[in-house]
Amino acid sequence: MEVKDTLSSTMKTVETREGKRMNMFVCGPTVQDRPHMGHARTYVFYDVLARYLRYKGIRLFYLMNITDIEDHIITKMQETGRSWEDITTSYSSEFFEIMRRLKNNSVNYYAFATDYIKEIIEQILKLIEKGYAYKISDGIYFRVRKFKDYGNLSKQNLDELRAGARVEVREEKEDPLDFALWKMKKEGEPSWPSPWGDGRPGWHIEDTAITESIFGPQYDIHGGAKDLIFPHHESEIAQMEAVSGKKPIVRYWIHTGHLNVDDIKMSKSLKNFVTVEDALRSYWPEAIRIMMLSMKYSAAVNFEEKAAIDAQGNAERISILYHRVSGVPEIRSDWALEMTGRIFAPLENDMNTPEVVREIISFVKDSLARNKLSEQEKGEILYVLRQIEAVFGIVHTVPLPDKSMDIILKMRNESRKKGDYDSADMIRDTLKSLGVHIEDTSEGSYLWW
RNA sequence: GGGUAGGUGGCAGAGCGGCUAUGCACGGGACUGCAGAUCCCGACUAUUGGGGUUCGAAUCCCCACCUACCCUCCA
Repeated sequence: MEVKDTLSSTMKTVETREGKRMNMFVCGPTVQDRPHMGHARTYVFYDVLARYLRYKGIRLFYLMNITDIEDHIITKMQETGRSWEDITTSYSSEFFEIMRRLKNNSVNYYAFATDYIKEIIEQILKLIEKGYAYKISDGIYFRVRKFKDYGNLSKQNLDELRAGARVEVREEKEDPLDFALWKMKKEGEPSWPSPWGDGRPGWHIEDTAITESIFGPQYDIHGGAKDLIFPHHESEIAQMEAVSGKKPIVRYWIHTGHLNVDDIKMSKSLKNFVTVEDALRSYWPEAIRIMMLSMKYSAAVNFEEKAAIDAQGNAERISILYHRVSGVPEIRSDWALEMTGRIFAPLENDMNTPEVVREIISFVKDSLARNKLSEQEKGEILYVLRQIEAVFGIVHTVPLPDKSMDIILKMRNESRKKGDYDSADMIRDTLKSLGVHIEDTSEGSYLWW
């Protein structure tokens, strides 16, 4: 399997470490607001990546951080008057709930930044000791110029960065590029004790403290959206490699593109912020996953209602097939294995999920077109669908809410036999309003939902 | 201004020098009590523009234009 690595700008073959193990870290959210569709895009992608690596037999540990202390959270406190605990608890709970509803279930461990204050302080102490960090009145800063690889990931030239910098320069800093490792407490801000006084960690140091304490100084895959390349991931490289003296910190850097809405960047000020919860009111989680996976992960893409409607249609078709074949034992035949292999093959080429979605839709349509499925055929199709579900999570398999539906279905078919179509249609319409669809075929009537 | 990716039919997206995928959406028909699912047919007759290399280019080279993202808020 090959992936596009941001640092080298080349395709790299994914190789596991001993014991087929891999460690993956993906930047999680700052819990200061509600999850939106951009988050959904990123986290659905990494979820599928994790599922696929495991499907291939790799023993993957998937770690995600939760930034629960950061400037934005403090701004939110000031704007709303809510406490730090209140804000971070409620938004992190909401994030986990959204992840669950989107079927993003592959994360092994969520690490909260504030649970790693001790490790953060230890890293800063090492950086000071090695001459990579210095103290000024409002905090501890990283000496960027001392780390000569700074800029390699984002392909930025430091001198041009400086020319384009539009932040106000703090005179005390040795260089405008230097970034904060520790920020001294200001009135009303949450803080933790440190050797330099009460304060809070800078944004970048959280992640390296977490990954070092869980993975060690080097690990395999680091993911996140493209906007994090600079300065966030750049700074992570500098911090960790400066602390440990070992490089590279990460073997494969993978970055996802942004999601725009109706050609405009999603932003709160433009009010085109689509929350995941809103989307889930209109579309199945499986549909949202299909929509996200229909686009190349690395490209910037546009979210349009039409794409969501298409995806919902495909999700429903998959569900129809699933409900037609479920109920028989799955059969892992040569045909089923070959079909599964063909469907997943494009993932080997830098996670080409759009190809896979097309393959899946073709498979589903072909299967639906085959009338009179034998038990054997149903079992084989079921096997393939289960593999698709394992990796993509796009098969709507929630259990039927009420077993009495079967009786209602029988009653309706009695009505149809008698030619009482008004009653039959009334039953169908009523069930539909409950989210349960009836599909009459020459083989009999099926339900799907 | 600097950097990184790109520009293929309505949308998504293959093609990696010659045989112009594919999926969805769209139009017509079949089947069905109707709907859905499915099938058949059709239309889209696409490769940002301009040069060049070549017997031959969406595919290679040059120029221009355009788009997205980054240049210390951001998944």
